[in-house]
Amino acid sequence: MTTEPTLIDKTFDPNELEARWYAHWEQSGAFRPSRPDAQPYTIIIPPPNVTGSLHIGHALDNTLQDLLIRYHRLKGRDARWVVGTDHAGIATQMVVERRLAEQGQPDRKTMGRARFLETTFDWAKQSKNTITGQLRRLGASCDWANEAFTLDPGFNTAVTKVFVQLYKEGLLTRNKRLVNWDPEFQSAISDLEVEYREIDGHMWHFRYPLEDGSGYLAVATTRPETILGDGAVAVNPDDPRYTHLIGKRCRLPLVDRLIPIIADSYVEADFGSGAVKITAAHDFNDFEVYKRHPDAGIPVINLMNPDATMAVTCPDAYRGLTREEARKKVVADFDALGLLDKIEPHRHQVPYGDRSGVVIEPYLTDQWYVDAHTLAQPAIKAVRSGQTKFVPATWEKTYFNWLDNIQPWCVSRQLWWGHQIPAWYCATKEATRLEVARLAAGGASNDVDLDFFWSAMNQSHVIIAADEAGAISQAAEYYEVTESEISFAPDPYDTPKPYMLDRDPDVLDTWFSSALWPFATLGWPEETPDLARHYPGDVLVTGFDIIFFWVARMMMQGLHFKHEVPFHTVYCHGLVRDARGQKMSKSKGNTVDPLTLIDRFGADALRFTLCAMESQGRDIKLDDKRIEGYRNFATKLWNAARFAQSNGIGGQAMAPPVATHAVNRWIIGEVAATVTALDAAMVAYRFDGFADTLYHFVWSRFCDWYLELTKPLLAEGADAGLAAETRAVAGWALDQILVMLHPAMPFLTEELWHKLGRRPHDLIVARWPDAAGIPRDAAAAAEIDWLIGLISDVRSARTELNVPPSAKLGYLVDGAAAETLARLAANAPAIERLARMLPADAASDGGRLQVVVGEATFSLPLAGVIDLAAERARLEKARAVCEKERDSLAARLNSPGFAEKAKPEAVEKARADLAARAAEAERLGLALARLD
RNA sequence: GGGCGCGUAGCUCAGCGGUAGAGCACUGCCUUCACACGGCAGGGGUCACAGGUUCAAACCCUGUCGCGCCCACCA
Repeated sequence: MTTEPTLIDKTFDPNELEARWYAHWEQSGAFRPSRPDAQPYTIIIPPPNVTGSLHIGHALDNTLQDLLIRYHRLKGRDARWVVGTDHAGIATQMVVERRLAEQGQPDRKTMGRARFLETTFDWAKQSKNTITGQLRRLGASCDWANEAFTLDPGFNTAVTKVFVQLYKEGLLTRNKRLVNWDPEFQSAISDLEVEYREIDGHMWHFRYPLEDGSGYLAVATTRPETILGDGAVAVNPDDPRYTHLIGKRCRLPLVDRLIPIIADSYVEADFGSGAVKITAAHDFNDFEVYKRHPDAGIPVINLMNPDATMAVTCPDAYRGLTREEARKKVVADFDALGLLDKIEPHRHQVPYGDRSGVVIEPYLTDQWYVDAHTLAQPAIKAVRSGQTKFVPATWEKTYFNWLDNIQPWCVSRQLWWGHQIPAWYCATKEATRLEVARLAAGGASNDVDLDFFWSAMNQSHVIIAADEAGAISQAAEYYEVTESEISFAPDPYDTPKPYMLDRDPDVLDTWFSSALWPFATLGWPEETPDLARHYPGDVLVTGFDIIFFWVARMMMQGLHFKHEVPFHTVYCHGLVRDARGQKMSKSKGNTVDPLTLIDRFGADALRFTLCAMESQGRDIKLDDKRIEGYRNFATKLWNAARFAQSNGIGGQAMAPPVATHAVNRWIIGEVAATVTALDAAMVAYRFDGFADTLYHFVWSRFCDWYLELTKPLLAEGADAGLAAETRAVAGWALDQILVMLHPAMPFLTEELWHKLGRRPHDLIVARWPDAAGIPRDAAAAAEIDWLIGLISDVRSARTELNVPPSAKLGYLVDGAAAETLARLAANAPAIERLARMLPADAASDGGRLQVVVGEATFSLPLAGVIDLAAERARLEKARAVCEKERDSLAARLNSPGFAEKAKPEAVEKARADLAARAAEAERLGLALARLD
């Protein structure tokens, strides 16, 4: 937009200009990669869940990504921020089901799968709009032209291909084993979705009668309801109390079943009663014990229905009860039989579903498992070898610890919202042959072995294919019939039938598809130019809480399918907490909507705050006061630009102007130092350092000193040449500020960029300054440092002696070197303005203020009465400070070993400092003497 | 039971081997021609504690105490 510069408004209204610039950038294609000759810079967004809206944690995550993207775009890289959203299986299905219930609509099962998916897609679309709107408000410069969604058809192609290939490679299998079952969702969930809560519960001790009637065996448990499924009692083989019972049997009360007493070292003799009931179908440990004792004849009895009510496998009296009711009844029934030994309070951990919040039930089911152990090995190696680095590096330990102990990954979910598993089941050939024979025999059943038939039916044949056509062709091949004889079952929940394919009704874990995000978003499995150019990406920015869920799995899948790591750096930021340090959560009601903060303070202020508070390895306690402070910072810059504009400053060339005056040469060098510091901060991912450097340069250096020091140079009647030079330098420096600040505060800076000059291009695509190309003048720096010191010291002295701020004082200087006299002359107007003092001819009576700066002593005679006592106190205090430093330096220099062992430059510096301090102390002493 | 992190000014946090820093808050002064969402000046810290290494420690090592988080099958 090459608009004519217009006057900068007196008030700064962030919201108006934010909307305007965002729309412009997006429409102008600034977010698209557009530099085919440049090195690409790629970030893939952690796709937000389409469960509603973004919270402040997303604002942090995306601010940091936008900072990196905008910075590298300015550095000339071909920046691409791949954006999109995640369908978030369980979470989204839960939200939609809840909404249906709230609105009194038919539930999911009544609606049927197709209509439910339609409804959920609608919700996802709505949520996506909310989310992408929020990202735009934040200023995220994403490549919207290629927005992805993990449930897109293209994504489904990738997911299916991965599934089929892993299956063919033997890395994905269907197994019957215990899973973490969520009775609320009636689905398996992964280990990572289980959270353990400390519960004040009970330990019940029950008596199991021994088979031979010789007594009882006391068994302790926290879960009495599972007694109904006990298959054995285990004791420690070395426990003298029980060794004589090993191999015998006891009678399980309530069920009246004889179960073996077995020995297993897993049992700890000194815990509970030393005897553990073994319920293989409802406890992970017990299942392991069961597997270790294949010859003990331990039954595996699944006690519950999918909703965790007691199933038909339980005695009549318990069927249909909830787990909780069954527990009470078991305890009561044992008590009635006189077999309840004791109840003791017991604090222990209970598994809960992190989404549903209900108690998880270990449950025996058939599920699909990925051989995570095999996939993990290259992922471990890639980080060990440094191909991918974590920042901060401490997270690598977390990553290794998890991958080193990784368990098979259960990827199937009994949900509807997600990628349906590309598996079809049909009756085995054996079963089919029998069925055909049975039909041929007129349907009579006595000709065939029905038991074998049913077991063969239950072990149905599995077909894995990319699509239905593939499934049909495989089935035809399997049965050795023509494809036309194969059909699909009308109801996927039916028992498998011959020649009839049942598609697995389950869907895949959301993270199964999220793991493919770095390449499936770029067109994979097609080898597209996008994929070639943007995989691997540069950096992944995410919260440490999803290292297991997501980062590790992207590493595994990326390495397996693309043979390359998906990104070279993983930047892990902390959690955003509230001002009191509490974790934000909807249930606590302390969540913050980023849009509210943007409305109040502006997106730039919010972004800058998050940037400034992001120090590595620490959570962020977000306080409104902090955002307010950075809003003020934005206003400060706005006003500085307004001042510049009113002085004819702005719109200069990108190369630093030639300058003669020290203050101009100084600020040019200060810009160079700032660029260097910012580059270093970015390389090190020190976002706090980046923000801090900008804040202090803009406010403390540029506004407080440079603009103030140059005011006399721009004043009416000043040297025209110097004024022109100063306008050029000020305009250039301000431009550099806009560029450097742009990644953190894109809206404000783009607005000022155009207000301050007629520009050939937008700021978003400007060039980041090259520190090496900017001259740094040490002499000018020394001079201005001296000048700032002088003005500061004089101001302090004046304030402490209560000299009215407006009073202009004359001064005499004593002991000044020629260089100092030259500096005084060269900077006289600035000194007069800022220190409010000017050279005087002779001291007047009535006392004087004395200020020691370096080798020179300034005397400011006061026309009126000076408080001699106050002045003495001030000088004495200054001298004391000076002497203390002097003595400490002397002590260091005199301490044994310092001169020999310390670095030579440290010794030299200490010597120089000592000399300066000693001289200053002496001068202060002289000044004190003069007071008398 | 393992692992990680944190304890620095009233608050939130930088600093991680050479004389204690920032922002906010606080105090005083200033309606000075960009800005009171401002300017100037200032007060405030035995850097959790105890040992050790070092010429030198907030910073490195060991231990203690206090917080927080993650992982783990004690029924």
